Amino acid sequence: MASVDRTLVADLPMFAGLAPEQVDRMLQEAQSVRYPKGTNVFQQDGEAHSFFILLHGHLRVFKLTPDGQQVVVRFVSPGEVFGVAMAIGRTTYPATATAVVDSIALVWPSAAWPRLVATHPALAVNTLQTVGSRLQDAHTRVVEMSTEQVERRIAHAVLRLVRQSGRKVEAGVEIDFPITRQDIAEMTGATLHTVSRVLSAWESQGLVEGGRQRIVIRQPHKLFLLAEGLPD
Amino acid sequence: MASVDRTLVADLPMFAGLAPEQVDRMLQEAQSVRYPKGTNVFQQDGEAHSFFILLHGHLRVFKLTPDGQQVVVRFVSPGEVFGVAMAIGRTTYPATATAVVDSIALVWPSAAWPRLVATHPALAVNTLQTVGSRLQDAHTRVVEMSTEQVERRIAHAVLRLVRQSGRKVEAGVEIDFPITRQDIAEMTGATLHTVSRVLSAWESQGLVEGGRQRIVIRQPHKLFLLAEGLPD
DNA sequence: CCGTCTGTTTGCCGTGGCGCAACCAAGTGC
DNA sequence: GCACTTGGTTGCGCCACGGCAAACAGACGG
Repeated sequence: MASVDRTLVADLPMFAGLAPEQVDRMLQEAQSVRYPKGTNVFQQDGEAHSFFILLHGHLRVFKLTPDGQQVVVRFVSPGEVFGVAMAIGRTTYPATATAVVDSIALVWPSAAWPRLVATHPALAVNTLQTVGSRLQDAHTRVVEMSTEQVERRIAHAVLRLVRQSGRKVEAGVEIDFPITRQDIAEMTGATLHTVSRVLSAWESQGLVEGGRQRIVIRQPHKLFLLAEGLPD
Repeated sequence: MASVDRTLVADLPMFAGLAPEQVDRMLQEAQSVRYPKGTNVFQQDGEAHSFFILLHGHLRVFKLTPDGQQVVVRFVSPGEVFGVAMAIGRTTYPATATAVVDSIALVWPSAAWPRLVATHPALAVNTLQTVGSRLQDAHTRVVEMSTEQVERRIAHAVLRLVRQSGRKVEAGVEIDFPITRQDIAEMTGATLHTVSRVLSAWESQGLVEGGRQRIVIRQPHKLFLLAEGLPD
Protein backbone atom coordinates (compact mmCIF):
# COMPACT_ATOMS: atom_id res chain seq x y z
CA MET A 1 0.00 0.00 0.00
CA ALA A 2 1.51 3.32 -1.10
CA SER A 3 1.47 5.73 1.80
CA VAL A 4 -0.02 9.14 1.09
CA ASP A 5 1.87 12.31 1.79
CA ARG A 6 0.24 14.16 4.65
CA THR A 7 0.80 17.54 3.03
CA LEU A 8 -1.66 16.55 0.31
CA VAL A 9 -4.59 16.20 2.65
CA ALA A 10 -3.73 17.62 6.07
CA ASP A 11 -5.36 20.95 5.26
CA LEU A 12 -8.71 19.46 4.35
CA PRO A 13 -11.62 20.54 6.55
CA MET A 14 -12.09 16.88 7.46
CA PHE A 15 -8.81 16.91 9.39
CA ALA A 16 -9.20 20.32 11.06
CA GLY A 17 -8.19 20.17 14.69
CA LEU A 18 -6.12 17.01 14.32
CA ALA A 19 -2.40 16.96 15.07
CA PRO A 20 -0.11 16.06 12.14
CA GLU A 21 0.79 12.74 13.77
CA GLN A 22 -2.85 11.90 14.13
CA VAL A 23 -3.44 12.60 10.46
CA ASP A 24 -0.45 10.40 9.64
CA ARG A 25 -1.82 7.57 11.69
CA MET A 26 -5.21 7.84 10.01
CA LEU A 27 -3.61 7.87 6.58
CA GLN A 28 -1.73 4.69 7.37
CA GLU A 29 -5.06 2.96 7.77
CA ALA A 30 -6.32 4.13 4.41
CA GLN A 31 -5.83 2.63 1.01
CA SER A 32 -5.41 4.67 -2.10
CA VAL A 33 -7.61 3.19 -4.83
CA ARG A 34 -7.96 3.95 -8.54
CA TYR A 35 -11.40 4.12 -10.13
CA PRO A 36 -11.26 4.21 -13.93
CA LYS A 37 -13.78 6.39 -15.72
CA GLY A 38 -17.22 4.80 -15.75
CA THR A 39 -16.70 2.49 -12.78
CA ASN A 40 -18.77 2.62 -9.60
CA VAL A 41 -17.11 3.55 -6.32
CA PHE A 42 -20.15 2.31 -4.46
CA GLN A 43 -23.67 1.29 -5.28
CA GLN A 44 -27.07 2.31 -4.00
CA ASP A 45 -28.37 -0.21 -1.44
CA GLY A 46 -24.99 -1.91 -1.34
CA GLU A 47 -23.42 -2.59 2.03
CA ALA A 48 -21.66 0.56 3.31
CA HIS A 49 -18.28 -1.10 3.79
CA SER A 50 -16.12 2.02 3.26
CA PHE A 51 -15.94 5.77 3.42
CA PHE A 52 -13.74 7.92 1.23
CA ILE A 53 -11.88 11.11 0.45
CA LEU A 54 -11.48 11.93 -3.22
CA LEU A 55 -7.88 12.70 -4.13
CA HIS A 56 -8.21 13.10 -7.86
CA GLY A 57 -10.97 13.09 -10.46
CA HIS A 58 -14.71 13.67 -10.29
CA LEU A 59 -17.63 11.51 -9.24
CA ARG A 60 -21.28 11.66 -10.11
CA VAL A 61 -23.54 10.65 -7.23
CA PHE A 62 -27.08 9.73 -8.19
CA LYS A 63 -30.20 8.00 -6.96
CA LEU A 64 -32.14 5.54 -9.02
CA THR A 65 -35.93 5.54 -8.68
CA PRO A 66 -37.98 2.32 -8.77
CA ASP A 67 -39.04 3.14 -12.33
CA GLY A 68 -35.48 3.61 -13.52
CA GLN A 69 -35.11 7.37 -13.52
CA GLN A 70 -31.88 8.86 -12.22
CA VAL A 71 -31.59 11.96 -10.04
CA VAL A 72 -28.14 13.48 -9.58
CA VAL A 73 -27.48 14.20 -5.92
CA ARG A 74 -24.16 15.95 -6.47
CA PHE A 75 -20.77 15.84 -8.08
CA VAL A 76 -17.78 15.10 -5.86
CA SER A 77 -14.59 17.12 -6.34
CA PRO A 78 -11.08 16.41 -5.03
CA GLY A 79 -10.69 16.96 -1.31
CA GLU A 80 -14.27 16.07 -0.46
CA VAL A 81 -15.35 13.33 1.91
CA PHE A 82 -18.03 11.01 0.57
CA GLY A 83 -19.73 7.72 1.28
CA VAL A 84 -20.11 8.49 4.99
CA ALA A 85 -23.26 6.36 5.19
CA MET A 86 -22.07 4.60 8.33
CA ALA A 87 -21.43 7.88 10.13
CA ILE A 88 -25.02 8.97 9.63
CA GLY A 89 -26.35 5.68 10.88
CA ARG A 90 -26.94 3.72 7.71
CA THR A 91 -25.73 0.28 6.83
CA THR A 92 -26.20 0.72 3.08
CA TYR A 93 -25.36 3.52 0.65
CA PRO A 94 -28.33 5.72 -0.25
CA ALA A 95 -27.01 6.41 -3.75
CA THR A 96 -24.52 5.28 -6.39
CA ALA A 97 -21.19 7.02 -7.04
CA THR A 98 -19.62 6.72 -10.49
CA ALA A 99 -16.29 8.09 -11.70
CA VAL A 100 -16.90 10.53 -14.57
CA VAL A 101 -13.15 10.64 -15.22
CA ASP A 102 -10.34 8.42 -13.97
CA SER A 103 -10.30 9.04 -10.24
CA ILE A 104 -8.35 8.18 -7.09
CA ALA A 105 -9.73 8.05 -3.58
CA LEU A 106 -8.51 7.31 -0.08
CA VAL A 107 -10.56 4.46 1.33
CA TRP A 108 -11.19 3.56 4.96
CA PRO A 109 -13.22 0.60 6.14
CA SER A 110 -16.49 1.79 7.69
CA ALA A 111 -15.82 -0.60 10.55
CA ALA A 112 -12.95 1.67 11.60
CA TRP A 113 -15.23 4.72 11.91
CA PRO A 114 -16.45 4.19 15.49
CA ARG A 115 -12.88 3.74 16.71
CA LEU A 116 -11.62 6.71 14.71
CA VAL A 117 -14.23 9.10 16.10
CA ALA A 118 -13.62 7.78 19.60
CA THR A 119 -9.91 8.51 19.21
CA HIS A 120 -10.35 11.77 17.31
CA PRO A 121 -13.57 13.51 18.40
CA ALA A 122 -12.81 16.32 15.96
CA LEU A 123 -13.67 13.91 13.15
CA ALA A 124 -17.29 13.78 14.24
CA VAL A 125 -17.42 17.55 14.58
CA ASN A 126 -15.90 18.06 11.13
CA THR A 127 -18.17 15.50 9.51
CA LEU A 128 -21.13 17.16 11.18
CA GLN A 129 -20.21 20.43 9.50
CA THR A 130 -19.80 18.71 6.14
CA VAL A 131 -23.12 16.91 6.38
CA GLY A 132 -24.71 20.09 7.68
CA SER A 133 -23.66 22.10 4.69
CA ARG A 134 -24.93 19.37 2.40
CA LEU A 135 -28.24 19.55 4.20
CA GLN A 136 -28.37 23.24 3.46
CA ASP A 137 -27.56 22.61 -0.18
CA ALA A 138 -30.35 20.07 -0.35
CA HIS A 139 -32.79 22.52 1.21
CA THR A 140 -31.72 25.21 -1.21
CA ARG A 141 -32.48 22.80 -3.99
CA VAL A 142 -35.91 22.02 -2.56
CA VAL A 143 -36.68 25.73 -2.35
CA GLU A 144 -35.54 26.26 -5.93
CA MET A 145 -37.58 23.35 -7.23
CA SER A 146 -40.62 24.63 -5.35
CA THR A 147 -40.51 28.23 -6.40
CA GLU A 148 -38.48 28.71 -9.57
CA GLN A 149 -39.11 27.81 -13.16
CA VAL A 150 -36.73 25.65 -15.14
CA GLU A 151 -34.58 28.32 -16.72
CA ARG A 152 -33.64 29.80 -13.36
CA ARG A 153 -33.14 26.36 -11.82
CA ILE A 154 -30.77 25.46 -14.64
CA ALA A 155 -28.94 28.75 -14.16
CA HIS A 156 -28.52 28.04 -10.46
CA ALA A 157 -27.29 24.52 -11.15
CA VAL A 158 -24.73 25.72 -13.68
CA LEU A 159 -23.51 28.46 -11.35
CA ARG A 160 -23.08 25.92 -8.56
CA LEU A 161 -21.00 23.76 -10.89
CA VAL A 162 -18.92 26.80 -11.78
CA ARG A 163 -18.27 27.60 -8.14
CA GLN A 164 -17.39 24.01 -7.35
CA SER A 165 -15.41 23.08 -10.44
CA GLY A 166 -14.99 26.13 -12.62
CA ARG A 167 -11.73 26.49 -14.54
CA LYS A 168 -10.77 29.74 -16.24
CA VAL A 169 -10.26 29.49 -19.98
CA GLU A 170 -9.88 32.15 -22.66
CA ALA A 171 -13.56 32.31 -23.46
CA GLY A 172 -14.76 32.40 -19.85
CA VAL A 173 -15.16 29.72 -17.21
CA GLU A 174 -15.41 26.06 -18.11
CA ILE A 175 -16.77 23.23 -16.00
CA ASP A 176 -13.71 21.07 -15.72
CA PHE A 177 -15.20 17.63 -16.10
CA PRO A 178 -17.40 16.09 -18.79
CA ILE A 179 -21.06 16.82 -18.09
CA THR A 180 -24.03 16.12 -20.32
CA ARG A 181 -27.34 17.99 -20.76
CA GLN A 182 -28.92 14.91 -19.31
CA ASP A 183 -26.84 15.41 -16.14
CA ILE A 184 -28.06 18.98 -15.82
CA ALA A 185 -31.60 17.76 -16.38
CA GLU A 186 -31.20 15.23 -13.60
CA MET A 187 -29.87 17.93 -11.29
CA THR A 188 -32.76 20.29 -11.88
CA GLY A 189 -35.78 18.09 -12.36
CA ALA A 190 -36.07 19.05 -16.00
CA THR A 191 -35.82 16.98 -19.17
CA LEU A 192 -32.86 16.66 -21.49
CA HIS A 193 -34.88 18.45 -24.16
CA THR A 194 -35.71 21.44 -22.06
CA VAL A 195 -32.11 21.82 -20.89
CA SER A 196 -30.91 21.64 -24.46
CA ARG A 197 -33.39 24.31 -25.53
CA VAL A 198 -32.42 26.61 -22.65
CA LEU A 199 -28.69 26.25 -23.31
CA SER A 200 -29.25 26.86 -27.00
CA ALA A 201 -31.12 30.04 -26.17
CA TRP A 202 -28.31 31.17 -23.88
CA GLU A 203 -25.75 30.36 -26.52
CA SER A 204 -27.53 32.52 -29.08
CA GLN A 205 -27.39 35.37 -26.55
CA GLY A 206 -23.66 34.84 -26.10
CA LEU A 207 -24.17 33.89 -22.47
CA VAL A 208 -22.57 30.48 -22.68
CA GLU A 209 -21.03 28.28 -25.30
CA GLY A 210 -21.50 24.57 -25.40
CA GLY A 211 -20.22 21.44 -26.98
CA ARG A 212 -20.25 17.76 -26.42
CA GLN A 213 -20.16 17.19 -22.64
CA ARG A 214 -18.81 20.69 -22.33
CA ILE A 215 -20.13 24.01 -21.04
CA VAL A 216 -18.23 27.29 -21.02
CA ILE A 217 -19.81 30.22 -19.24
CA ARG A 218 -18.87 33.40 -21.05
CA GLN A 219 -20.74 35.89 -18.89
CA PRO A 220 -21.06 34.52 -15.36
CA HIS A 221 -22.49 37.76 -14.04
CA LYS A 222 -25.26 37.87 -16.63
CA LEU A 223 -26.09 34.28 -15.78
CA PHE A 224 -26.18 35.18 -12.12
CA LEU A 225 -28.67 37.98 -12.75
CA LEU A 226 -30.79 35.55 -14.72
CA ALA A 227 -30.65 33.00 -11.90
CA GLU A 228 -31.80 35.61 -9.40
CA GLY A 229 -34.61 36.68 -11.67
CA LEU A 230 -33.36 40.22 -11.91
CA PRO A 231 -33.75 42.45 -14.94
CA ASP A 232 -30.45 42.79 -16.78
CA MET B 1 -35.57 28.03 36.44
CA ALA B 2 -37.67 24.90 36.76
CA SER B 3 -35.46 21.85 36.45
CA VAL B 4 -36.62 19.21 34.00
CA ASP B 5 -37.07 15.61 35.01
CA ARG B 6 -34.43 13.47 33.39
CA THR B 7 -36.86 10.64 32.80
CA LEU B 8 -38.71 12.86 30.32
CA VAL B 9 -35.80 13.20 27.95
CA ALA B 10 -33.05 10.74 28.86
CA ASP B 11 -34.26 8.21 26.29
CA LEU B 12 -34.09 10.60 23.38
CA PRO B 13 -31.65 9.66 20.63
CA MET B 14 -29.84 12.94 21.30
CA PHE B 15 -28.69 11.63 24.69
CA ALA B 16 -27.81 8.09 23.63
CA GLY B 17 -24.52 7.00 25.15
CA LEU B 18 -24.59 9.58 27.93
CA ALA B 19 -24.63 8.58 31.57
CA PRO B 20 -27.68 9.70 33.59
CA GLU B 21 -25.57 12.16 35.59
CA GLN B 22 -24.24 13.67 32.39
CA VAL B 23 -27.78 14.16 31.14
CA ASP B 24 -28.68 15.77 34.46
CA ARG B 25 -25.80 18.17 34.23
CA MET B 26 -26.76 19.15 30.69
CA LEU B 27 -30.35 19.68 31.71
CA GLN B 28 -29.26 22.01 34.48
CA GLU B 29 -27.80 24.28 31.84
CA ALA B 30 -31.00 24.39 29.85
CA GLN B 31 -34.00 26.62 30.25
CA SER B 32 -37.51 25.46 29.64
CA VAL B 33 -39.31 28.09 27.57
CA ARG B 34 -42.94 28.47 26.51
CA TYR B 35 -43.78 29.53 22.95
CA PRO B 36 -47.44 30.46 22.54
CA LYS B 37 -49.14 29.47 19.30
CA GLY B 38 -48.09 31.75 16.46
CA THR B 39 -44.85 32.98 17.99
CA ASN B 40 -41.43 32.44 16.44
CA VAL B 41 -38.87 30.30 18.21
CA PHE B 42 -36.18 31.65 15.92
CA GLN B 43 -36.01 33.61 12.73
CA GLN B 44 -34.33 33.09 9.40
CA ASP B 45 -31.04 35.03 9.20
CA GLY B 46 -31.27 35.83 12.89
CA GLU B 47 -28.22 35.19 15.05
CA ALA B 48 -28.09 31.50 16.05
CA HIS B 49 -27.95 32.14 19.77
CA SER B 50 -29.60 28.89 20.91
CA PHE B 51 -30.35 25.29 20.10
CA PHE B 52 -33.38 23.38 21.30
CA ILE B 53 -35.22 20.20 22.11
CA LEU B 54 -38.98 20.35 21.73
CA LEU B 55 -40.77 19.07 24.82
CA HIS B 56 -44.34 19.79 23.88
CA GLY B 57 -46.26 21.12 20.90
CA HIS B 58 -45.46 21.39 17.21
CA LEU B 59 -43.37 23.78 15.15
CA ARG B 60 -43.48 24.70 11.52
CA VAL B 61 -40.04 25.37 10.04
CA PHE B 62 -40.01 27.29 6.79
CA LYS B 63 -37.81 29.26 4.47
CA LEU B 64 -38.82 32.58 2.98
CA THR B 65 -37.70 33.34 -0.57
CA PRO B 66 -36.64 36.84 -1.67
CA ASP B 67 -40.00 37.27 -3.41
CA GLY B 68 -41.97 36.36 -0.31
CA GLN B 69 -42.90 32.74 -0.97
CA GLN B 70 -42.66 30.28 1.88
CA VAL B 71 -41.37 26.72 1.64
CA VAL B 72 -41.98 24.40 4.57
CA VAL B 73 -38.80 22.58 5.50
CA ARG B 74 -40.38 20.34 8.11
CA PHE B 75 -42.61 20.13 11.16
CA VAL B 76 -40.94 19.53 14.51
CA SER B 77 -42.51 17.05 16.93
CA PRO B 78 -41.82 16.57 20.66
CA GLY B 79 -38.49 14.94 21.40
CA GLU B 80 -36.75 16.35 18.35
CA VAL B 81 -33.63 18.50 18.39
CA PHE B 82 -33.82 21.64 16.30
CA GLY B 83 -32.05 24.91 15.66
CA VAL B 84 -28.62 23.26 15.60
CA ALA B 85 -27.30 25.91 13.22
CA MET B 86 -24.15 26.43 15.27
CA ALA B 87 -23.32 22.72 15.26
CA ILE B 88 -23.31 22.65 11.46
CA GLY B 89 -21.08 25.69 11.28
CA ARG B 90 -23.53 28.52 10.80
CA THR B 91 -23.84 31.72 12.76
CA THR B 92 -27.43 32.44 11.64
CA TYR B 93 -30.53 30.28 11.34
CA PRO B 94 -31.27 29.14 7.80
CA ALA B 95 -35.05 29.17 8.38
CA THR B 96 -37.80 30.39 10.67
CA ALA B 97 -39.51 28.18 13.28
CA THR B 98 -43.05 29.06 14.37
CA ALA B 99 -45.19 27.36 17.01
CA VAL B 100 -48.35 25.99 15.35
CA VAL B 101 -49.75 25.23 18.81
CA ASP B 102 -48.64 26.33 22.26
CA SER B 103 -45.25 24.71 22.66
CA ILE B 104 -42.47 24.21 25.18
CA ALA B 105 -38.80 23.67 24.41
CA LEU B 106 -35.56 23.14 26.25
CA VAL B 107 -33.15 25.89 25.28
CA TRP B 108 -29.36 25.86 25.43
CA PRO B 109 -27.14 28.78 24.47
CA SER B 110 -25.26 27.97 21.25
CA ALA B 111 -22.13 29.26 22.96
CA ALA B 112 -22.25 26.20 25.21
CA TRP B 113 -22.17 23.80 22.27
CA PRO B 114 -18.38 23.58 21.77
CA ARG B 115 -17.88 22.86 25.46
CA LEU B 116 -20.72 20.35 25.54
CA VAL B 117 -19.40 18.32 22.61
CA ALA B 118 -15.89 18.45 24.05
CA THR B 119 -17.19 17.04 27.32
CA HIS B 120 -19.64 14.60 25.74
CA PRO B 121 -18.36 13.42 22.35
CA ALA B 122 -21.47 11.29 21.98
CA LEU B 123 -23.42 14.50 21.40
CA ALA B 124 -21.60 15.14 18.14
CA VAL B 125 -22.13 11.56 17.06
CA ASN B 126 -25.83 11.69 17.88
CA THR B 127 -26.31 15.03 16.19
CA LEU B 128 -24.49 13.69 13.15
CA GLN B 129 -27.01 10.89 12.90
CA THR B 130 -29.91 13.31 13.28
CA VAL B 131 -28.60 15.69 10.66
CA GLY B 132 -27.76 12.73 8.46
CA SER B 133 -31.28 11.43 8.50
CA ARG B 134 -32.58 14.90 7.71
CA LEU B 135 -30.22 14.98 4.77
CA GLN B 136 -31.72 11.76 3.54
CA ASP B 137 -35.22 13.15 3.95
CA ALA B 138 -34.24 16.22 1.98
CA HIS B 139 -32.80 14.05 -0.80
CA THR B 140 -35.93 11.95 -0.86
CA ARG B 141 -37.88 15.14 -1.30
CA VAL B 142 -35.64 16.26 -4.16
CA VAL B 143 -36.12 12.92 -5.87
CA GLU B 144 -39.88 13.12 -5.45
CA MET B 145 -40.05 16.66 -6.78
CA SER B 146 -37.91 15.65 -9.74
CA THR B 147 -39.75 12.54 -10.76
CA GLU B 148 -43.31 12.47 -9.40
CA GLN B 149 -46.38 14.43 -10.25
CA VAL B 150 -48.29 16.46 -7.70
CA GLU B 151 -50.84 13.91 -6.58
CA ARG B 152 -48.16 11.40 -5.62
CA ARG B 153 -46.02 14.09 -3.99
CA ILE B 154 -48.98 15.16 -1.88
CA ALA B 155 -49.66 11.55 -0.98
CA HIS B 156 -46.06 11.11 0.14
CA ALA B 157 -46.16 14.32 2.18
CA VAL B 158 -49.38 13.32 3.93
CA LEU B 159 -48.02 9.85 4.68
CA ARG B 160 -44.88 11.36 6.16
CA LEU B 161 -47.03 13.54 8.39
CA VAL B 162 -49.00 10.48 9.42
CA ARG B 163 -45.85 8.59 10.35
CA GLN B 164 -44.47 11.53 12.27
CA SER B 165 -47.60 12.80 13.95
CA GLY B 166 -50.46 10.44 13.24
CA ARG B 167 -53.04 9.91 15.98
CA LYS B 168 -55.58 7.11 15.77
CA VAL B 169 -59.20 8.25 15.80
CA GLU B 170 -62.44 6.42 15.07
CA ALA B 171 -62.48 7.33 11.41
CA GLY B 172 -58.82 6.50 10.77
CA VAL B 173 -55.59 8.39 11.47
CA GLU B 174 -55.58 12.11 12.08
CA ILE B 175 -52.65 14.48 11.86
CA ASP B 176 -52.51 15.73 15.40
CA PHE B 177 -51.80 19.40 14.85
CA PRO B 178 -53.54 22.06 12.79
CA ILE B 179 -52.29 22.02 9.21
CA THR B 180 -53.62 23.95 6.24
CA ARG B 181 -53.80 23.04 2.54
CA GLN B 182 -51.41 25.92 2.07
CA ASP B 183 -48.92 24.11 4.35
CA ILE B 184 -49.19 20.96 2.26
CA ALA B 185 -48.73 23.05 -0.85
CA GLU B 186 -45.56 24.56 0.60
CA MET B 187 -44.26 21.10 1.47
CA THR B 188 -44.77 19.71 -2.01
CA GLY B 189 -44.11 22.58 -4.37
CA ALA B 190 -47.75 22.72 -5.41
CA THR B 191 -50.34 25.46 -5.08
CA LEU B 192 -53.08 25.74 -2.51
CA HIS B 193 -55.64 25.24 -5.26
CA THR B 194 -54.14 22.04 -6.57
CA VAL B 195 -53.83 20.59 -3.07
CA SER B 196 -57.44 21.44 -2.37
CA ARG B 197 -58.55 19.79 -5.59
CA VAL B 198 -56.54 16.65 -4.89
CA LEU B 199 -57.84 16.32 -1.34
CA SER B 200 -61.40 16.87 -2.54
CA ALA B 201 -60.95 14.10 -5.06
CA TRP B 202 -59.59 11.78 -2.37
CA GLU B 203 -62.46 12.68 -0.08
CA SER B 204 -65.01 11.77 -2.72
CA GLN B 205 -63.29 8.38 -2.99
CA GLY B 206 -63.49 7.92 0.75
CA LEU B 207 -59.72 7.94 1.04
CA VAL B 208 -59.48 10.83 3.45
CA GLU B 209 -61.78 13.26 5.15
CA GLY B 210 -60.93 16.86 5.68
CA GLY B 211 -61.97 19.95 7.49
CA ARG B 212 -60.58 23.26 8.51
CA GLN B 213 -56.89 22.72 9.31
CA ARG B 214 -57.67 19.06 9.69
CA ILE B 215 -56.95 15.89 7.75
CA VAL B 216 -58.07 12.38 8.67
CA ILE B 217 -56.72 9.51 6.61
CA ARG B 218 -59.35 6.82 6.42
CA GLN B 219 -57.48 4.33 4.25
CA PRO B 220 -53.73 4.72 4.81
CA HIS B 221 -52.93 1.64 2.77
CA LYS B 222 -54.85 2.86 -0.27
CA LEU B 223 -53.06 6.19 0.03
CA PHE B 224 -49.75 4.36 0.21
CA LEU B 225 -50.47 2.48 -2.99
CA LEU B 226 -51.36 5.75 -4.64
CA ALA B 227 -48.11 7.33 -3.42
CA GLU B 228 -46.09 4.48 -4.87
CA GLY B 229 -47.91 4.71 -8.15
CA LEU B 230 -49.18 1.15 -7.95
CA PRO B 231 -52.48 -0.03 -9.34
CA ASP B 232 -55.00 -0.56 -6.53
C1' DC C 1 -75.91 37.62 17.31
C1' DC C 2 -73.57 39.72 13.66
C1' DG C 3 -69.48 41.24 11.02
C1' DT C 4 -64.99 39.91 9.82
C1' DC C 5 -61.27 37.03 8.94
C1' DT C 6 -59.11 32.97 7.59
C1' DG C 7 -59.17 28.73 5.36
C1' DT C 8 -61.40 26.08 1.68
C1' DT C 9 -63.73 24.87 -2.68
C1' DT C 10 -64.49 25.02 -7.55
C1' DG C 11 -64.81 26.61 -12.41
C1' DC C 12 -62.42 28.39 -16.32
C1' DC C 13 -58.53 29.55 -19.03
C1' DG C 14 -53.76 29.95 -20.22
C1' DT C 15 -49.19 27.98 -20.61
C1' DG C 16 -44.66 26.06 -19.34
C1' DG C 17 -42.42 22.39 -20.17
C1' DC C 18 -42.82 17.36 -21.21
C1' DG C 19 -43.25 13.48 -24.63
C1' DC C 20 -42.41 12.03 -28.98
C1' DA C 21 -40.01 11.91 -33.15
C1' DA C 22 -36.77 13.01 -36.46
C1' DC C 23 -32.39 14.58 -37.54
C1' DC C 24 -27.67 15.91 -36.78
C1' DA C 25 -22.77 15.77 -35.19
C1' DA C 26 -18.83 14.16 -32.86
C1' DG C 27 -16.38 10.47 -31.06
C1' DT C 28 -14.98 5.47 -30.98
C1' DG C 29 -14.00 0.87 -32.33
C1' DC C 30 -12.81 -2.24 -35.90
C1' DG D 1 -12.11 4.91 -43.54
C1' DC D 2 -16.53 3.32 -42.30
C1' DA D 3 -20.12 1.63 -39.19
C1' DC D 4 -21.93 2.43 -34.85
C1' DT D 5 -22.77 4.67 -30.62
C1' DT D 6 -23.49 8.46 -27.77
C1' DG D 7 -24.80 13.09 -27.08
C1' DG D 8 -27.18 17.16 -28.86
C1' DT D 9 -30.77 20.00 -31.35
C1' DT D 10 -35.30 21.23 -32.71
C1' DG D 11 -40.30 21.14 -34.17
C1' DC D 12 -44.95 19.93 -32.80
C1' DG D 13 -48.86 18.75 -30.02
C1' DC D 14 -50.65 18.05 -25.58
C1' DC D 15 -51.80 18.24 -20.79
C1' DA D 16 -50.94 18.78 -15.87
C1' DC D 17 -50.85 22.63 -13.18
C1' DG D 18 -50.86 27.27 -12.04
C1' DG D 19 -53.32 31.80 -12.04
C1' DC D 20 -57.34 34.20 -11.55
C1' DA D 21 -61.82 34.87 -9.81
C1' DA D 22 -65.80 34.14 -7.18
C1' DA D 23 -68.30 32.05 -3.63
C1' DC D 24 -68.55 29.73 0.66
C1' DA D 25 -68.11 28.18 5.64
C1' DG D 26 -66.38 27.67 10.07
C1' DA D 27 -64.08 30.33 13.85
C1' DC D 28 -63.52 34.28 16.48
C1' DG D 29 -64.12 38.87 18.49
C1' DG D 30 -67.03 42.44 19.93
